[in-house]
Amino acid sequence: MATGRTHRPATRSRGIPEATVARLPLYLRALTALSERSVPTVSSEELAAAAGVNSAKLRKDFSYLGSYGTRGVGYDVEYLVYQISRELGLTQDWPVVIVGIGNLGAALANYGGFASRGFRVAALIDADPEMTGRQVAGIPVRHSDDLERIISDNGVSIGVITTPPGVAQQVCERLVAAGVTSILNFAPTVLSVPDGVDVRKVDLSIELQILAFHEQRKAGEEAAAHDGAVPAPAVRRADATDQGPDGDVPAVMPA
Amino acid sequence: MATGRTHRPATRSRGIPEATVARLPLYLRALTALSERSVPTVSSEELAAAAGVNSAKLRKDFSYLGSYGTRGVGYDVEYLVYQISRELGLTQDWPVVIVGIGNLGAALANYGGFASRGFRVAALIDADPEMTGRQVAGIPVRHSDDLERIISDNGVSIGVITTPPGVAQQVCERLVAAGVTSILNFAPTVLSVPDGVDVRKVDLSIELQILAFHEQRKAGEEAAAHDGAVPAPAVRRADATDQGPDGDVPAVMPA
DNA sequence: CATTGTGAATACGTTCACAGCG
DNA sequence: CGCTGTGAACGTATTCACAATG
Repeated sequence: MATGRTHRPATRSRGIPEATVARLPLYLRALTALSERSVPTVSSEELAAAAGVNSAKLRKDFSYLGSYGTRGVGYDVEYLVYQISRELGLTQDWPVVIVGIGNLGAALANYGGFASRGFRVAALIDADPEMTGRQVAGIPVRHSDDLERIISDNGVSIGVITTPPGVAQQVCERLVAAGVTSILNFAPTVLSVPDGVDVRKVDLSIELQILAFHEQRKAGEEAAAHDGAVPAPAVRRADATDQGPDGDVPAVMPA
Repeated sequence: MATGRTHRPATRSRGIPEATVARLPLYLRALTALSERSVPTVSSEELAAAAGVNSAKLRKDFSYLGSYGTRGVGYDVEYLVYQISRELGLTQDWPVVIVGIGNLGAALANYGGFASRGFRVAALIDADPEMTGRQVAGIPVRHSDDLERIISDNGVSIGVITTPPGVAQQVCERLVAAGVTSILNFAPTVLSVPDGVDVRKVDLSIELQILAFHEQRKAGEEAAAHDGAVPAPAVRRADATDQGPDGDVPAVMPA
């Protein structure tokens, strides 16, 4: 669920497994909440419950970072907040650009979760001259002609793509050429990037489709309709006779 | 990366592995694009490239669905579109509600990817009386007092939460009590749900944090700073002497 | 004979269960 | 004594490589 292409060997990043990295922000959020309530220490059991994982997993995860706990006591909240922040690289400031200021881009610009964790929206960029000059979330929208300049002037290495799918690859290429090496892609497109560039994607319709799959399964459970469970070891039929309703082919994601 | 809590045994869903389910929408999208270009058949190699995975994985994935290919030829595009759609439950209509019509909720309401794949936005719901009566994406916003009625009148089983984190759990409970059994959560909160309810979450700031982690690693690569690579088999140090800058503790995600 | 479908091999991730330790 | 830290066991996912086959 990470790099769109050009996989690096995945778990090579100084030993910390990808799965663990993906959970660190979760722990960090739970710890930050505890920190605000001035809770001094927390056990793996409590923290795991707050983060929605099990405690063995949490302890294993922390063991990759080092031995930051105290046996018989638990973890020092403040210390752990710092260690995880540092591990994630959040003790430094990350300027990001958001390209494509439609509904979603505007939502992201307004999203408080960015600013509060080391991320600073350096610029909003859009191709529409109508948008240029307007402000979104107090940040002026700049024209995409200036993309390269904005990237280099601000030392931006992380870009967020919220454009329509048709232009996402092209925007991606310009970002990369200008020096961006990490991309968060919201457009429903597979991006091709050179080696050394990381892409993560967030795909709203995919998430819903996964839910639909499980939902369907639940529904079929009590009723166990017609073609419910296929006999496991039998050869599955491949006849095209039960094609159902019709061959309707909806339009491609319109953005 | 799926259910917030109350994990069902994960891969128990009639043999199809979770990892495969998560990729089916990707294949479906690639196939739909081919279908629109009237491409009749496609090889695992070509389709894999279009979906951004490798061909062995794709073939393995398809093998869980059945033997839908033809050796020496490839896969029939239309047929495969239908089979995957059916497997994902997209041949039926899924009414969904979106609760919390802020920037993000509005963005989702406008998102074309929903309507085009079996999902129908049955209602937009917000707690703010100011919003009620207004229209977003041509759909009237209704007040959250009517939540239960809306759910049951429309037979909604999938809910999308785009509220501020403070009310997400409470909204979740009302949705579940009213009959919703699948939830897509955009609020940065761990939701507790009873058994039988699926939760998937999309967390924007987590994705950025994961990118920052890798970005940081890249930066440290050429310079190989002070505590670069820890000697693998050696005991990792746990001394608190290298705490760095200071113990700054940033604020919690403000929404 | 190009391409699928799949066992076998490998890599990765999670959970168990308990020794080690403050 | 309670809780961490971690080897060992287990389960899941990916990749390899090739026999089966339209």
